[in-house]
Amino acid sequence: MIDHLDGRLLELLALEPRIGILEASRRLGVARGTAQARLDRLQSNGVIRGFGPDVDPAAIGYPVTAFATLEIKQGQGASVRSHLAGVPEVLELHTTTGHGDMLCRLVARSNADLQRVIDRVVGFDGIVRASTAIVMENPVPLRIIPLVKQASED
Amino acid sequence: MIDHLDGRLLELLALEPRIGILEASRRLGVARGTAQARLDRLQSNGVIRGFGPDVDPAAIGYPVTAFATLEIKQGQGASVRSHLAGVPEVLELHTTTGHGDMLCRLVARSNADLQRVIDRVVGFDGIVRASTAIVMENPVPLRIIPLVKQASED
DNA sequence: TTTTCACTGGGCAATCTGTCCAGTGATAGG
DNA sequence: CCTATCACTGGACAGATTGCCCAGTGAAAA
Repeated sequence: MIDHLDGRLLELLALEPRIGILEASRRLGVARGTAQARLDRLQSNGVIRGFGPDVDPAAIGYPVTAFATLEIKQGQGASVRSHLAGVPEVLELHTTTGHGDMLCRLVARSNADLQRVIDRVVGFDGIVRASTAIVMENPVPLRIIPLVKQASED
Repeated sequence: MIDHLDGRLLELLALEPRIGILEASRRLGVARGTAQARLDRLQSNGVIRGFGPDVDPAAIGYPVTAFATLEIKQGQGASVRSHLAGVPEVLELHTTTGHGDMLCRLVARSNADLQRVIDRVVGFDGIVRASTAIVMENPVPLRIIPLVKQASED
C-alpha cells in the first residue's frame, strides 16, 4: 500500500508539520517533484485525510474525557446517531459489536459538567442504557507513526 | 479561553488546512499580523498541538478497528503501559475508572489479524482479562469544530 | 525492442513568509 | 482625568517557497 519513501515522508510530516515540500524533499534526499508527487498521491489515495489542526480539548476548557457505552433500542440506530451528532461534546461515535451497541468519546468542563453531558446524551428515547468510564490518564495519545512504519516495511 | 476570532481561525484551518496565514487573515477580515499573532498564541497555549497529517489506517492496510477494555493486575500498571506502547496496532491507550482499568484502540489488517493483535496485547502477565468490541461503523469521526464553536461563544 | 513510468535537475513568475515599523483605539491603573 | 499597556492596522522589505513547465535517464512492463 505504501512504500518506504511514503513512510518516511509521513513520518517527517508528523514530526515537523510546518516544513514545506521543498525542505521535506531535501531531508528525504529526493527531487522536489518526487516528494510533491508522493504527497499528492497520498492525499488522493486517502492515506492522508488532511492536515487539520490538532486541537487539545483540555486547552479550550474541556479537561475531562470519558467513554460511554450505549445500548440502543432496536431500530433506533439512525435517530440516535443524529441525536449524538448534534451534541458538541461527543467527539466521536462508533457502532460496535459486543455488549453495548455504540461507543462514544465525550468531553466535559468538569466532572460535574460531565453529568450534564451524559444526561444530554442519554436523555433520548432510543437509548436504553449507558455505562461511562472516565479517563484518568492517557499514557498513549492517539498516534499513527508506529503503524505507518510497520506498514511501510512489508 | 478562546474568543470568537480564535474560533473562526480554528474552523478555517480545520476546513482548509492548506491555506496560509495570509489567506486566512483575508478571510477573517483582519490584518495579517493579527492572524499571525493569534495562531502563534494558540500554538504556545497548547490549544493547537500540531498540524500532523491525519492518516487513515484503513488506507494503509488496517481496515479493522476495535476497542479493548483491559483489566490489570494490581501494581502492574506501568509495565502494561510500556508493553502496549510497544505495539504499533495500539493507536491510543487510556486508563479509566469503571469496570475495566484501561481502554485501548486497536487496528488490524482483518478480523483474523485482529486475533493476532489481541493475543499480542493480552499476552502479557499484568493483564488479567480483556473484552473487545469491534467497530462496525463510525457515524461521527473524530471531530473538534462543534466543540470549538461552543467554546468560543461563551 | 518499444512503451510507459517514476525520478532527476533545472528554470520561471507569482506568492507567501518572517520581520520590521509607526500610528490608532480601547482598557486598566494611578 | 491622565498615562501606560496592549492588540490591531496597514505597509514595507528581502528571502524562501510554491505551482508549473521542460528534457533527459533508467528500469520495468508489454
